[in-house]
Amino acid sequence: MNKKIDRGQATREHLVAVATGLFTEQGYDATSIEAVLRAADVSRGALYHHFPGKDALFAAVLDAVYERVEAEGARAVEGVTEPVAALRAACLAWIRSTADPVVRQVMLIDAPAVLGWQRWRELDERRALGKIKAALRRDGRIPAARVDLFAHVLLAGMNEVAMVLARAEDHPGAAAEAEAAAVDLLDRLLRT
Amino acid sequence: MNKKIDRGQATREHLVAVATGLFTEQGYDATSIEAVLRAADVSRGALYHHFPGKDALFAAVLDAVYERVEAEGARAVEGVTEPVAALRAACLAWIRSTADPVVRQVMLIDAPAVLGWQRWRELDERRALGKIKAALRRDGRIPAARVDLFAHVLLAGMNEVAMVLARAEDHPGAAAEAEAAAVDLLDRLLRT
DNA sequence: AGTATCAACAGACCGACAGTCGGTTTGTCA
DNA sequence: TGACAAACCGACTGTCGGTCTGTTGATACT
Repeated sequence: MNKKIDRGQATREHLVAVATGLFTEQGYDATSIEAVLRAADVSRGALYHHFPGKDALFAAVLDAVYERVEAEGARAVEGVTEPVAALRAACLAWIRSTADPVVRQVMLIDAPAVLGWQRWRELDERRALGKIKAALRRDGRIPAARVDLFAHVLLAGMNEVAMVLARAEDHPGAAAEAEAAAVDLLDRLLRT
Repeated sequence: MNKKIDRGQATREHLVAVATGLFTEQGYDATSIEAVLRAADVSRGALYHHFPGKDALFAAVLDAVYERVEAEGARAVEGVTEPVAALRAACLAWIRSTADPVVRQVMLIDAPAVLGWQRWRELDERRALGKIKAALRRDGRIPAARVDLFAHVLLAGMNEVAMVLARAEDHPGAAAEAEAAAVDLLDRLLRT
């Protein structure tokens, strides 16, 4: 049971890779299953064998992207013990991650629409949002009852910064300004 | 040319009203044109005479909702001259507006997906976002170069608060806490 | 009054698309 | 070697957004 499983895995991963490219270039809605099939040179039956539907294919793509972004975030935080410093490092890493069009289109634009806001945030809960909440709680400057809401606002704020940055013309300068603004924002939010 | 024009206007408004209901209940994607036609008892030809497509119908719905929300905001700000106080009042009015499921589903969930993030924010630019920027500039506590980004973050943050509030079980208590948090947030952002 | 005009409406029709289903191939293992 | 099941195939279906060729009836004009 190895050649068979390997082949299946390969097909699945190939589909995810091809779909990632198409979803990024054209967006979820404008990408037809047909187009993925053609680009991947895979049959309809094969795709629907691995994924129950188009949204499941998208979920797999999203998961892979999230994994990568999270790894970058983890690397940025590595060794930083002070919660606010870690938060700051993570925010900067996030802004840098969003330079990648894949991240912007898949994670920020299509994900909430395809999964729905609720499921989108639940995914975040298990990834970024959970860590933000933990850091804020450890820091203690935000009243415990307000940590949840502030974590949400911080997450949404950083996403917004990323989106504004994505539309900016002058990229190197805008990125520097966005990072400075993010740090400023964090400082203001956490002032006692 | 009056009976004809009146009839057309009535049909158009009826379609917008019916579509508003369906879009709110089921979301944009899950609402078929067919369903709108049936619910409104209007023919396909009539709908496509008034709207070039499904997204245009949605845009009309969104516009009507926005108009209403903006009016509520304007009423809340009425007579308040100090920019930060006006901002605070507007934020609270916005949070109260989002108690309406129409506002949440149409303005916060479907609008960015249907119009695209860019056009969504351009709409905001002419409505809420523009006013936030003006208020921040008039206040002067935020450096001029950073006003734009901070206005975006404030807008996104308030939208997030609204969405979190929407999913909360205990509504009256959650609403009070959300409003307090919004005020707290604004204070922190604007402290020098 | 007769008629030309045009906005408003009607509904049959079309292409595209997501998803289904009854088969076929092929590696694995008893 | 033959039973089994995972992997794959592709014709087919239902639905949906959008188009197109009319028809109707109020209004403007002579």
